[in-house]
Amino acid sequence: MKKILIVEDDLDIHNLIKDILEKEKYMVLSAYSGLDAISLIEKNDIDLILLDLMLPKIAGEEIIKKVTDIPIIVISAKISTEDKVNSLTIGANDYITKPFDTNELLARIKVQLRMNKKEENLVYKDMILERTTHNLYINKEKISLTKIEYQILEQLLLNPKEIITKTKLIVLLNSNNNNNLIYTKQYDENSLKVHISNIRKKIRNITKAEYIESVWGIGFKLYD
Amino acid sequence: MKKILIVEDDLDIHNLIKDILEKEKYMVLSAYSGLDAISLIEKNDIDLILLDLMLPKIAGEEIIKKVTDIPIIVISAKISTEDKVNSLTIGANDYITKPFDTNELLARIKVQLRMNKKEENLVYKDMILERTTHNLYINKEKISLTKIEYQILEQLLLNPKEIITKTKLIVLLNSNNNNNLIYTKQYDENSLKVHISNIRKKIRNITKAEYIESVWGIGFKLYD
DNA sequence: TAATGATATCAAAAATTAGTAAAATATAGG
DNA sequence: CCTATATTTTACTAATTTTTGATATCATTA
Repeated sequence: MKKILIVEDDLDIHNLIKDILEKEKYMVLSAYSGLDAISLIEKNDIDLILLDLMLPKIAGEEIIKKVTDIPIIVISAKISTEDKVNSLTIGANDYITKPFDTNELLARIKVQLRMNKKEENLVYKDMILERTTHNLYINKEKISLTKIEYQILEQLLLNPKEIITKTKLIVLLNSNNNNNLIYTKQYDENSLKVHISNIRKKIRNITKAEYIESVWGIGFKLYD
Repeated sequence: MKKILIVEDDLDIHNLIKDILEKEKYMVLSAYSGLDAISLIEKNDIDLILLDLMLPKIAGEEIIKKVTDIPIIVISAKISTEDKVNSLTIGANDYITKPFDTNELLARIKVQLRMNKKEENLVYKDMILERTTHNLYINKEKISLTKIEYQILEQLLLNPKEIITKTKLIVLLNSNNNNNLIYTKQYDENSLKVHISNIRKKIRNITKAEYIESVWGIGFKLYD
């Protein structure tokens, strides 16, 4: 869950933005002055800042200069090119003028957060499948997976409530070895069974909990 | 010197943008169709793409989807929120509508190039990769790298927690030699593993610590 | 509940990939 | 044109994964 800080002293606009973001499941932090903002930034691990320029006490520009490692989108009533260029030059990542379009704001937020669904880790119960490293974690303990084991678990975790058919998983196995042109259901099923068995064994080594359920005659799914 | 690719079929606009960029000392590459663009992107190490959406042969949107590792600023006559949101969602980093203000364009270009953090030295644990000299330092000791060795390490250090796939690295090798037009996975993999081996040997000469981890069947990453 | 077919596990064989050294080729600088 | 350096190819060994086949277990239904 991404944390977004809204820095805006106009209450109406502030709450409007807050509602929009919370509907999109962002965690929202609120600052109504530049000083508030600085203090919140220091105490929290914030992913993105939405910043008004005209603020009491400390001007927005000061915040842009101070904050170098968190992306900042300026949302301002100042529509002049000079203001845009200035903000962007001193460190802002994007600049939106009021009144703004909700969908455009959300799209520009996503750009800054780089919310590529492809890169998000997959979580199911105590399991975390790290997609960038191909590691599986259960209760913080690391399990290293082979390529095929990873692919099988990825399929299961992408649709945690669905049954993944044996056929679908076998297609996955065969997409690795281009040489194996002959599809023999019997042998490939055997191979799949061994992979599933090996994954279960690796998980058994660190926890009693069962994760992969066999669906008789069809395939596999994660336990509810 | 940063390389910017302009993808725009309207000659007047194309040359206008080109003039602006060249005055700012950017190196400009020109594509007048989507197909041109794809081919130029494959053969050159481009830092930023300025993209018109309405193109002959291949639509701009296709290019956005295809190119995932170069920042893209869309410059379009389409002013609707839907178009903006769509482009930003499928992968564009910014969206400017025509007619655009020159200074704002330049400021937004700088934002994208800055975010690409291409100039900072890369640090990981005891390693410092100096991007201006292509030298690697481990505990202040200098290791000089060849061009390819540098590029491989750069990829690894740019995303220290991620697996860099063999395919990605092989594309890198091939982008150097334009003569090697035939992509033979087997031979290129051989070459890649020799480079990795050579990097490891150079590091071994000055420290026992291991830095590059092999991810079986997929690629390489830095040790946690 | 016995028969049948599907699933689970194990260990060894087969296949694939990784790592290294050395030779061959290409490139750059004097 | 020669030399030094960088890169690619070749050839081989080592390490790891995947498949196979034998055997055991489990679920379903007649």
